[in-house]
Amino acid sequence: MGMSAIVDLEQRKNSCLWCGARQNCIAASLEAADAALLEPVKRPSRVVRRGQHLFLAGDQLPALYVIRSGSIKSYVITEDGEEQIIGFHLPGDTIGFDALATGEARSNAAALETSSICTLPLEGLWQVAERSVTLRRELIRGMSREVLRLTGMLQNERRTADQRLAAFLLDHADNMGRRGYSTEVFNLSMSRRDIGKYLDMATETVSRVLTRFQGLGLLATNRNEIRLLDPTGLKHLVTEGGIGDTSRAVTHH
Amino acid sequence: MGMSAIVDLEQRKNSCLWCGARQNCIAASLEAADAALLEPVKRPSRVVRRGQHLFLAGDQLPALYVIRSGSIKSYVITEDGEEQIIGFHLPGDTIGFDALATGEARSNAAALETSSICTLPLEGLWQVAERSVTLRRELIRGMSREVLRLTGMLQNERRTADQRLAAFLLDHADNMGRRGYSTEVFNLSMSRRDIGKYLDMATETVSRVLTRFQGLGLLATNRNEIRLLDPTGLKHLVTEGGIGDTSRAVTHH
DNA sequence: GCAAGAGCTTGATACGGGTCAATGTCGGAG
DNA sequence: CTCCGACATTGACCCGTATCAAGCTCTTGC
Repeated sequence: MGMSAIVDLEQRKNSCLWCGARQNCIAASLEAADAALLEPVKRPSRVVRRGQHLFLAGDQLPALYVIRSGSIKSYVITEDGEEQIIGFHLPGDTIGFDALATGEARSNAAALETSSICTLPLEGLWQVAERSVTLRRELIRGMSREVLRLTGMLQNERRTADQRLAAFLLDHADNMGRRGYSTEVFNLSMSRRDIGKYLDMATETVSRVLTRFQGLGLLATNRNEIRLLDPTGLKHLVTEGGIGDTSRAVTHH
Repeated sequence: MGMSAIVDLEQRKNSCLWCGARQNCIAASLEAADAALLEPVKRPSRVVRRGQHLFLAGDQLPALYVIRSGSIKSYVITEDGEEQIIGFHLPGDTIGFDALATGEARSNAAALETSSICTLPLEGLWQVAERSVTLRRELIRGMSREVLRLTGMLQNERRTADQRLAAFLLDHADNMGRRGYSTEVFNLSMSRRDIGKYLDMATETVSRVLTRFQGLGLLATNRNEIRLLDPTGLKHLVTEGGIGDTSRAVTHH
């Protein structure tokens, strides 16, 4: 195993064929011929370390980005200087859709852990899209899914802190499941603070709710590892708004 | 003025040329040739009365809809049966983007007042899109703008009731301005309850805040008519989070 | 013109969760 | 190993806004 092994490694690092996120990626739904068209367009994948930015709000975005491995948070800074997390993105997810209208990114994207990112330059993307019906469809569907995701996020407004966190954990479990991981035990790559900035609650509240859930036997935490012990209970909590109220049967005040 | 006058009226009712929403419509940015392609695709405009629905969540949506006149609210019903308004749409706005991914509407759309709606059947739309670069671009931009709009809505989460309402009024004024109306005096086609369901606050709170704003000389209300007396003050309130604090000058803690 | 109802305003009270503060815990640098 | 800094947990307190409860005011149908 001399030269050829090295070439193989290089190929593995960049080819869609060896990509761990293959099943979820925008390229996955393309027919082989169309995927081949895309191959020369896409740039070698790029590594971003925890805390580093993929792009910043205001950047001219010349590309869409697909996560190959790792996880990314996208966020904006509100007028009052607060960080507002718009979404957590996992392997296969595409980011940069919000820049398509104007060419300028409105959000920031930072890695939550060391991540590998594919770059799809817009220019080439448009060219391929001219020829590929499936790519056009995939782009449209990707954006439409983004609209659905954001619409779903809006529903959090009506929810209590308990419901938000339960819904978040279930959603995350679901995402892990669709990527072939366990839906019961997983690691959160984001901090409590990030979860708070995402769900619009104070870090302290995230912590308190997790503690309470643990006390109710709904889950077990160990640092960033979460083990869902009673997903049904969590689901019930999201839709009904409360458990059998084991802990606080006392009307305080 | 015999027959020809009647034909003219029919044409006015349906042709893009006479549409009051021409400046903002998706078709407006198309080159003449492309717009002509779209003409045979689009169906005669349709009238929806206050309270009537354009479509319901779960419907198979065979089209995008463009508002010709009037106003529409789109909303979802949350798990707990509450109405959650996703957006208010004015002439020129396109709705139905969230159905593009699956073909099924996820939201409901109801008229806030008698409205005239253009229907763009998807089948024909895709066909024209095959041939028109500008239409493809306009569709992408429309969706991207929708993503931006939703992202903006998410920022309301962090705000107080005062800030939300002030931002809402300024945004509405801006929308009216871009359609050639006054930015200072306008009628709200939606009820206080609808505003509440949109901004996630109780009807009573909407009312109270409006009353307070009036007391501060920021605006004047008369039924559904709003007159913005101090837009700068409102803007300041949104970004800074408070007026010169006439009422509650106490620094707490 | 009057009655009925829908929508709006105003007041009193309760409570969810934010903020401030203190302590605990883990991982990495030296 | 030990110290340090970042992150997490726990507690006390209080503010903003929901909720409940009247009363008010238009609009609409008859």
